[in-house]
Amino acid sequence: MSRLEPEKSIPELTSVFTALGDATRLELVTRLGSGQPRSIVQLAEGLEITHQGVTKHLRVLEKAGLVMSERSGREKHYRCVPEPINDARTYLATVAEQWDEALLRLKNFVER
Amino acid sequence: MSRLEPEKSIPELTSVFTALGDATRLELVTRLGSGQPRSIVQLAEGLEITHQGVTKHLRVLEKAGLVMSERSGREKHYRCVPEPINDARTYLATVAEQWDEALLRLKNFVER
DNA sequence: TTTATATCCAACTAAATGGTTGTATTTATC
DNA sequence: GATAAATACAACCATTTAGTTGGATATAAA
Repeated sequence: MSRLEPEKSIPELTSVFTALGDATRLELVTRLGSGQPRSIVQLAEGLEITHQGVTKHLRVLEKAGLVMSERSGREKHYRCVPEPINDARTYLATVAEQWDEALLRLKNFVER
Repeated sequence: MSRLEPEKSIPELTSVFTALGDATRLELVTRLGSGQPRSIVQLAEGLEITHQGVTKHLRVLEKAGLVMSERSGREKHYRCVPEPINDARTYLATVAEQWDEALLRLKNFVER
């Protein structure tokens, strides 16, 4: 597990977490993990919202840095970008560590 | 890194990510990692919003399962609960793995 | 017992969010 | 060239969200 990465800024982190805080977007995220870059129609397949709705969700993901898009003819292909996910993982690892320590201190304190 | 944990439900995950998708709540999360349980006023110290505002944020964190609260006299003490954080970490680890594989497949495909 | 402190409840506001529809533009296909 | 497909843009709507204020309630301190 890589550490020593430069602390990501809070706004960047919150936008990543916000992007992940929606069921449709989580679905898109997993779809993008299972293959080649996909077009909007492909990504929208089976979802119960309009293509425009999916487009909006993809823009949220893109603004958070989680995906990239590239035009190819009349379609736009989205692909995953792993860095922000790893930044989020790093952050959560830090928090988890802090919390474990805090709970340990608390336990020791109670047992004093 | 632990796996084999029961897949967390999507709604639970999204509520955790949504809870983390706000700068004030991230601040509260780190404050709760550095010590004993803290009251609302203590947690609100230095933040530029009202106590009520902080209370609302704490409720979001509590609904997501990230914190617990306990009354003690006239104050209410909040403490961290690490499980949801670890569920989120597990999920992100899975996504990161999928994405790495997807990008590897893509690289091999391009170099065919 | 009065006063101060900590929290809660309810109502309200402004802005953001998730979603839709309609129309336009570009690119394929027949 | 005509038609179909994929996306883009803009406006709109309903709901949620982040925040406030004001007043009530309970507990602690003077």
